[in-house]
Amino acid sequence: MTYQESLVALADPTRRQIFEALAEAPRPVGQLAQDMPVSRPAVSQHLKVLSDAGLVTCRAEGARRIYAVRPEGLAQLRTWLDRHWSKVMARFAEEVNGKDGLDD
Amino acid sequence: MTYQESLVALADPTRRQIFEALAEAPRPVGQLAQDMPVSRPAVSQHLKVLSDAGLVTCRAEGARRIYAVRPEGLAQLRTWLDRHWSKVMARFAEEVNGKDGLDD
DNA sequence: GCTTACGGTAAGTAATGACTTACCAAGAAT
DNA sequence: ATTCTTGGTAAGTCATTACTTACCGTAAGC
Repeated sequence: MTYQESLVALADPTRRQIFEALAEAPRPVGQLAQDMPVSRPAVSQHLKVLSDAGLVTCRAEGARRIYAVRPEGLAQLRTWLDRHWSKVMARFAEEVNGKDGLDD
Repeated sequence: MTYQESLVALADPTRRQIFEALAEAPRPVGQLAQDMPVSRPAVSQHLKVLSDAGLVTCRAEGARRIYAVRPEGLAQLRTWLDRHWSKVMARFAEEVNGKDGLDD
């Protein structure tokens, strides 16, 4: 549920592939596994990581578990990125302007 | 130099700490290592990963190597995130609006 | 010149993590 | 009721990786 977990979760290529598939459309585990180069249990394990990070949710539909992306998860990561983005851009502007030449 | 590398680079807590320190202000390696719970060589290795990912650059200043964040690196990650953000939000809107009830 | 500060690289180690197969529980179908 | 589907969990394995110490090159200071 933190941006740290989101970064770890999305750093793995397989997990990113799963996440991107879910961003297209919600899917059950089995269908995800079919399109993936790894076994179904592996997909389940990845889904747990994504779920713990708050990036996906799961709704039961009979025996099927339909996974879907969770906007708030991405939002948190976005917030973190934007905070640093601002910081970096401010610093960059200083650099360009010459840091002591305050006005243009 | 890709968003994938950026994600891997920023997924590690120590590396994130280094990156965030550099986002505050450019620093030489030794100074970074002082504020860090790991050895100087470890910091060097992390800086290599961050550098390969395009997230930081290095300018030599005598014997010192001053590292600084590289805006373009973050920009790439931001672009990727925003692409998916849009996708996720579009999907979320569909969900809320009821997907077949097209207008409100 | 020699010595000290700075930092990258090498080699080895210990922990993490991504994957597999085997197994088990719960719902659907006949 | 039993059989088949769906998917989570357990246990074990192999690869990756984050870390350490030791070492080497280069610049600065005396």
